[in-house]
Amino acid sequence: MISPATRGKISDTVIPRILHYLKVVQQLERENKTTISSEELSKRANISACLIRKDLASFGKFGQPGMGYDISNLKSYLLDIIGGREMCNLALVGVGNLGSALLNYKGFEEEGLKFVAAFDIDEKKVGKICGNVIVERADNMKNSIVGKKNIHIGIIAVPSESAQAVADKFIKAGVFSVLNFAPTVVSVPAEVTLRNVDLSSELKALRYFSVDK
Amino acid sequence: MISPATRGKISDTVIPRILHYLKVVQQLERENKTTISSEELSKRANISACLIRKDLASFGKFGQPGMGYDISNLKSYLLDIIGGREMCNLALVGVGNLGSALLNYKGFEEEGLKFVAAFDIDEKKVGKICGNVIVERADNMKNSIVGKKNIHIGIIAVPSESAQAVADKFIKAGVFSVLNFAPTVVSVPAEVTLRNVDLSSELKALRYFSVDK
DNA sequence: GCGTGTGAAGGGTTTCACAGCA
DNA sequence: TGCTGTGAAACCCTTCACACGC
Repeated sequence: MISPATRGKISDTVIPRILHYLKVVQQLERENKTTISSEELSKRANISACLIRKDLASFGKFGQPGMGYDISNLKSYLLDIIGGREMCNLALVGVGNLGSALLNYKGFEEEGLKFVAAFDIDEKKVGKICGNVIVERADNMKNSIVGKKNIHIGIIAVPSESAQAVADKFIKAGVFSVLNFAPTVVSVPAEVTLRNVDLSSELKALRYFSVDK
Repeated sequence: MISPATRGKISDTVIPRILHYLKVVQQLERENKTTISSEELSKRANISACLIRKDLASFGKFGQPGMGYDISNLKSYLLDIIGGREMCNLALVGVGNLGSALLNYKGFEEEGLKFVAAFDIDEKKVGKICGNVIVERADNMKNSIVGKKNIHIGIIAVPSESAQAVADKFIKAGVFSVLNFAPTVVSVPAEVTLRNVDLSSELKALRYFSVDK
């Protein structure tokens, strides 16, 4: 069992690996495998077997020496570790190309991620149904969020110019976890958790690392 | 001047910071600032001043003691470092919600990122214009890519089930840099550079880190 | 024997503290 | 005085090697 004290304590380098293991384990489950050794997992995940054992052992001993890890147990433990069982309510601002792609993506719900609100300043978009939500006026963000919704994460999918303003609005509305898709640097106070997904930067990094390979 | 020997040698931890600095510097330029100290940059970028100086000094000395860094020079150096001046041709497979959002996004071109081909298996989508390209049959990927296009990066925007097959096709067509948006683990040989952008995982990591803050 | 869990070693990254220069 | 550039120290993360349990 994962102690509650462990929650929130895992470092920023480990969490992505845990999520990566989880994806591999879900694939293995679909292939009806029941156990896997760290060596095999290593090949699948492209992470050294040693590191996998270290990562997993740091949460307790759930491998069987001589046998490996029980896949269904492993999945369960990984879900405990990253808190993957609770529903997570999302609010999105900016129903443009990217915004509506996110709202319409069918894969989130089964991962426990659910859009419960969407906002835009464009009157033509207000009132339209996107995925499971009705687009609301961006003016109304604070009231809508504070009034009736229990939002865990706010998503910024507006152009760079408006990104900071949207972040500020989220914070005023009590949303302290923000995912920013705008290719700009957004500042938030220390108590707010901000992550950036910048697709241009991702492509540039990829280009950099593939030079001369 | 950045020596060509430097290219491709910078570690995976530094490149994202370089790209982050670049974004800040572009913002500073728009604000018509001319110089900035590492201390000020630190506040903007949320990275320690010390680390910023280390990062920048590792490429040469282009700060003025007592003054700080010249913003226009800094931008120029950063572009040299990450190779940001060359055009980068992109091919995308999977013209779904996310795929068409990417094809229609206007911000890539000014960053030197350009879509030159898009593919889908859906006959209804083939022939349609998306952004600047005409959607082609996915069957035709190899011929189209090998025959006429100089593709630097291949983008996977198909459902999980098809992601591995698309990656294999890219590699067969000679595209050795791949960005995968499917929430699944894709295997590629060592000579191929693969990066993953998994939006579900990003949201889950955000949720994890915002627990109890 | 096979494969996990783990102390110790190794490598890399960040911070500290200050010399040196405008 | 102000701020960069840099050796040294501190820190963290990964790998090694092997003891222990199935």
